[in-house]
Amino acid sequence: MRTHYCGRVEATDQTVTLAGWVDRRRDHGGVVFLDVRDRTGVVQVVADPTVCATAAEVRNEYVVQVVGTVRPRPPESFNPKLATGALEVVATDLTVLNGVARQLPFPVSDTETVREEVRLKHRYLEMRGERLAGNLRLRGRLVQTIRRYLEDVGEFLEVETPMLCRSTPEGARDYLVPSRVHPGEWYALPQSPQLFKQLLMVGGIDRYYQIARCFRDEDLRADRQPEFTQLDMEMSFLSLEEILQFNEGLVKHVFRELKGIELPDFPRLTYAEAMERYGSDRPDTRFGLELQTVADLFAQSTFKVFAGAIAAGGTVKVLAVPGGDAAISNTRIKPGGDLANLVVQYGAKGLAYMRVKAEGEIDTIGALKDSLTPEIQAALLARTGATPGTLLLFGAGPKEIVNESLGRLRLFLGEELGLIDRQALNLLWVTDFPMFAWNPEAQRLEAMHHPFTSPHPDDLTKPLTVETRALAYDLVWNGIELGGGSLRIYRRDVQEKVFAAIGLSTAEAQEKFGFLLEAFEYGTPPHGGIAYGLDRWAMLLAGATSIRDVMAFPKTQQARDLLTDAPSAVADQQLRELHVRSVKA
RNA sequence: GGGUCUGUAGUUCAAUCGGUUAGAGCACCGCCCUGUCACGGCGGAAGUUGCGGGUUCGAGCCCCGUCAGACCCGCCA
Repeated sequence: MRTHYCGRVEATDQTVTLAGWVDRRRDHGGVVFLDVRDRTGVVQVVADPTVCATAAEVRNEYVVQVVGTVRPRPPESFNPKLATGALEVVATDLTVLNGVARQLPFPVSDTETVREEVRLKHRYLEMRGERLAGNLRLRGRLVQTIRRYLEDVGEFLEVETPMLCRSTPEGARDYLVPSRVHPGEWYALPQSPQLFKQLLMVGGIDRYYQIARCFRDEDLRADRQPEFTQLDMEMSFLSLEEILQFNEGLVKHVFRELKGIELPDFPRLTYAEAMERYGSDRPDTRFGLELQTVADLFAQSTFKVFAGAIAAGGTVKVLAVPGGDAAISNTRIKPGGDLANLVVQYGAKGLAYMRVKAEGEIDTIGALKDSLTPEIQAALLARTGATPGTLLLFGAGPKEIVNESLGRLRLFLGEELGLIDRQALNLLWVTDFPMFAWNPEAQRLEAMHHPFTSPHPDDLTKPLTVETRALAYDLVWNGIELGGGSLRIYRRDVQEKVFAAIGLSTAEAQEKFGFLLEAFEYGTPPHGGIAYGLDRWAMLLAGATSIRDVMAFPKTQQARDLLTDAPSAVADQQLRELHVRSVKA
């Protein structure tokens, strides 16, 4: 049907047969130019309507077959925008393989401005355009590069794990699948292959990976879809350090291959340090504007908001915004202002501010100004490095709220004030995560990573609390969590202890995870692993702002597929077979 | 569950303070054109202003509800 790809015609005087879509038609009456496009690119076809009568009939996006001769273009009509711009194909025969019966919903060559809703309904058309096609190609190359590295360098084995799984407690809401064979019983789609990959280690696979589809029935975001893809890995007999080193090698390899970039060694931050300095466990280190603690300066302050917060066991921290005095008005900081609203969203009561004027003079609200002694004022300026023109924004209250709200404010201001270096690629490890977080609603501890994460051995002799450290780590890229993993528990007694700590009774643990506990009794190797959000990885490499842009058929924020209109109602008969009845009227 | 924003021709947008027959670019259709490449010229067709209700002499515009989409909070071990 074809002898050459459009983007690869080279030799002149050669007879070629091309097949593809009409990207654009320029009809001059006596001569017709057709840009014919396939997956490799575009080449200009010149057709004489007296030779090829069909040339006058074809329209954009018709599927055509062209037989013709390659020849150099006249030098004055080279097209430098096309890779094939020095050549053209003189058609001797032009066949319409398939026409276009109705008006296209949008021009395929320019989808930039078209509403996403429209593009999703006709995703197959958007794919003909370079933007989405290029992203899908990049994603394909990412997966290919990862596979080669893991298999050739790491001797990993790709193993598939089940999609129909047992529902387990903890974590996200499961997608459930009713069993026809077992009335009233359900499978769950995997949130991740976590338990299976650990069992593969018990089985001696030693080094496993999988490009694994995962499902979580939670609300969507720009970087969260109900089904998404993880690069999932697990390895036995490696220390935490060895796992980090190997993975750093993998990530560096991907950047080298796909971007031609040689990344420096990844810095490491502990969780505590990340929270302290950036108010986030996935700090964006492309700019400074770090959080600074000034609680010691205000412990005895007459300013009750600060002193009260400290007395209640909280803290006072500050963002020193250079040039912020001129850039940010009081209206934005005071209650109802956008900056105040931002921190309120994260639980803060509000923002306090000081404006550093000439000679270090400070402009602020009366109560705060009155509380300042010359010593405190000097110490404050020295610590924050504030100079005239600096705006100091204070958060006071419980440490977690101060960190998070100022951390978010930091990101917002970094963006607004243009502090972020768009060229930067800041990859770093965050280590020493806490094992547990307190869940106030459930009134119990829950696993911060997951309950199969190994607590730090030094903390195992003590009771398990929020103070317990975990052997867990995250890889952060420009403030986005790219992957995370841990060393795992491989002893039954430790696993039982962790289950007990998160309020899982012995009976429940046995019922839900008996198979795992039993497996741990048959000689389980020390092991650990990591899982990367492959969609996010592809998104960041593509410079996209949503993982939808690197997925062929993504869902909307309401988890709907606009192309096939899933989900949909099903026939009563199907429900009966599955022993399911709808409770909807 | 909540907040913010969006919805007008196939598409991207416009439409003064609520006031005539809702306009424009691109796309589409027809005719013309032999060197274009975002070809050009002339002409044409194309609208339940997402949907339903209300206020008004009069609603694309105001109000209420609803549907759909985007971003975010909650949620996402």
